[in-house]
Amino acid sequence: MAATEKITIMDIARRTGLSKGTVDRVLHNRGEVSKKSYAKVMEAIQELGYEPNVFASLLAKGGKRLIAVLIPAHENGSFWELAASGIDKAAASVTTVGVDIVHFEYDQYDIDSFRKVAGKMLEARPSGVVLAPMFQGETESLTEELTQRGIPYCFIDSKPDTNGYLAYFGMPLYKSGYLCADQLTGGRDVPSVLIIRVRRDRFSQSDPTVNRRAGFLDYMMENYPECRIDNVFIDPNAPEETEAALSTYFQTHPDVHHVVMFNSRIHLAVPYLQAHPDPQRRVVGFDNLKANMDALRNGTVSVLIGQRPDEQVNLAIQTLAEYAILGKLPPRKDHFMHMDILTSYNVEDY
Amino acid sequence: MAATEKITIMDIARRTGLSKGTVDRVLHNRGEVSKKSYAKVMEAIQELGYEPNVFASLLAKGGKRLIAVLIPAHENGSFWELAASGIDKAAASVTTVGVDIVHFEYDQYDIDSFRKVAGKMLEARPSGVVLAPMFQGETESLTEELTQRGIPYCFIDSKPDTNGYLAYFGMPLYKSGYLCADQLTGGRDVPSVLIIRVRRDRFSQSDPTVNRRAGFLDYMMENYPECRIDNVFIDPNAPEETEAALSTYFQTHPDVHHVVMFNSRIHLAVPYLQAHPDPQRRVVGFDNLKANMDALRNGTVSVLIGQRPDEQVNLAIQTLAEYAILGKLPPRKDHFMHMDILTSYNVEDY
DNA sequence: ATACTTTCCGTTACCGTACACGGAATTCAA
DNA sequence: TTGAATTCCGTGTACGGTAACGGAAAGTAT
Repeated sequence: MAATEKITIMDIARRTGLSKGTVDRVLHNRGEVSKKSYAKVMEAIQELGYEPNVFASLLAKGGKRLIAVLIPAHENGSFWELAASGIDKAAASVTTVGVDIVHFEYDQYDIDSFRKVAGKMLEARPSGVVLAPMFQGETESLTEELTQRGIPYCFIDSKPDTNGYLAYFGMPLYKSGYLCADQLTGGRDVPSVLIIRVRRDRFSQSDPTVNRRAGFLDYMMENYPECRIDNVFIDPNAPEETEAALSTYFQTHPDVHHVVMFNSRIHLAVPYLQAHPDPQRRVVGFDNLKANMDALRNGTVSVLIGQRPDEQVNLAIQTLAEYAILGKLPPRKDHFMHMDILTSYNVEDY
Repeated sequence: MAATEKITIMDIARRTGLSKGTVDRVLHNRGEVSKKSYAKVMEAIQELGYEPNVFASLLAKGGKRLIAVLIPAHENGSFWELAASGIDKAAASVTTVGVDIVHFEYDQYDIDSFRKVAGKMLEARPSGVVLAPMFQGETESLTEELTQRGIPYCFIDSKPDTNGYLAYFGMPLYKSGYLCADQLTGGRDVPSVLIIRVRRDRFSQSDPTVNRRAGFLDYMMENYPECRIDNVFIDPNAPEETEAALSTYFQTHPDVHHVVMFNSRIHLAVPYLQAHPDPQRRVVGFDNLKANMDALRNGTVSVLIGQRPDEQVNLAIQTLAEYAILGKLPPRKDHFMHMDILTSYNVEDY
């Protein structure tokens, strides 16, 4: 095995009768080479099957590359905290190969903070950027800027309808609504379902939950068209109000045993649900936040659908690093991650 | 960021008034250094926080490292085929950093073939080995040999009660039986369950299914002690016999709607089950073999519990590579992988 | 033909580490 | 004290590639 002696830049220099300087110039096509020499070198590269020695290259180039991660600030116990945790994991494995990671955070409810932070990020002159698209327009102008500067970028979580990105890692949203419905109903007819929703402000943010809800409703429509579907809106910043809203609802609808929420905030409903147990109840939510997993353990939540946000950023970073260091393109652009079904019996090793 | 100029071997040479040769000697402690010099160098390394440049080191060392993977031969559509597929994935990412992978296969029912192949493997002088322990005694003597030669090794799938391995990647077996029971019953009382088992030959192989069965039975005992549990044995090499066995069983037990199998062969039961549908039936099996996933899609199997064998070997290889190249130890030895719950609604992106 | 550009290309000095080699310093025996 | 054996250490080169520098060859204008 590994019979073929590694052939070097010098080999093709000798083969073509040129010097390694010239060979290097065509390899990085930085001009100053005649067409004839260029062709000869290319041919020799082809025939000898030359592959550059990464180590030598990196050593000679010197310095460190930088990858920037631009995601919403992670308040404690939020979805983005999970994503942020993937940064450290990735950092550990790429720093040893000369890549540093900088983490930029912005307020996901403040478009100005996004602008500012994006600007700072650009100043750092990264060789790659990991992005979670929140504000449509701003994301677009940022990616344009990146393209101009020749900086590759990856999307995580969700992605806009553009095309210039290097790769995308996320969950198939519509399908996740389907899966969610199946887990909630257990494949059996269900008379009624309560959807708990969060009141959004008018920012035109990308909202993953609309696709999920669409998938969910389609599943219900197709399988249990008779099922009544109620909606209750809550305010994430007013726990008492949430409690009141749920209380009011369940007083008038004691017959509803199926509860679902399409964002990562099912934990907001847990205090009420736990205080008012219902043996027939089934609750499904999304994302493996600490609070959600605790609710899974204590039985308040039946199933959680997870998407490994940490893996998403980890993969995005790896992909960017490989591209920045080795120039290696990922096998495909879009990576739809597996949707993990979490129950109290398999949370522990998650 | 990244302010500190990278300090090199020369820096500590200057700092100590010694030469880089001496510094190098203490770094690789290959002797021929006086105690005094040794101490001085160590101190300087400490103070300056010297970290070797991996690229330069690898470049200077030259040559390729080799990682061997030693797992049972993968007949088409078998569990080990899944594992083998992880090899290519890993290979792609490590060859670029100068690591080659050799794949050794043996007949998992023939201990002699294991001996032979293990011998061949050693001859290849790998810098790391990925092992799936099948034959207890043989595994032990192999690992001893590896330890003597200073070759690190990782276990996947299952692991013996030894301690010299670098890392282990596998599923928590006992727990997976628990999870399996919960998915089978759906958390509701069930009057009776059929376990389909494969008759084993007398080889003292490590058998993951015994732990799974134990977990399963404990769950049933704890939750539904009244449940009757039947066993039917089949022969993987005689499909007609399997069909006959199931047919006989279900003729006398038409009331049994819950079927489970603890190894990856649930697909063996699929022909019968599919030919004799039962709307109330629930079937749970293990591992994402192509045939199993197809059964999931067509509704014959309700749930599959997956453990990503490809990821297991991939991670094992990565770990070994990092250790062999960078000398980096994994953060912990035992990696219990998440148990994936697969249904027809989330198979596609698996 | 001369001077002046361009276009090409070879030379050379690194990058940071590994390791062989040979020599200086020290120790030991006689 | 001298020679040999040890112990310790510095020098030099290789590893494969990058990129600045400067000069030769070819082309252009006068």
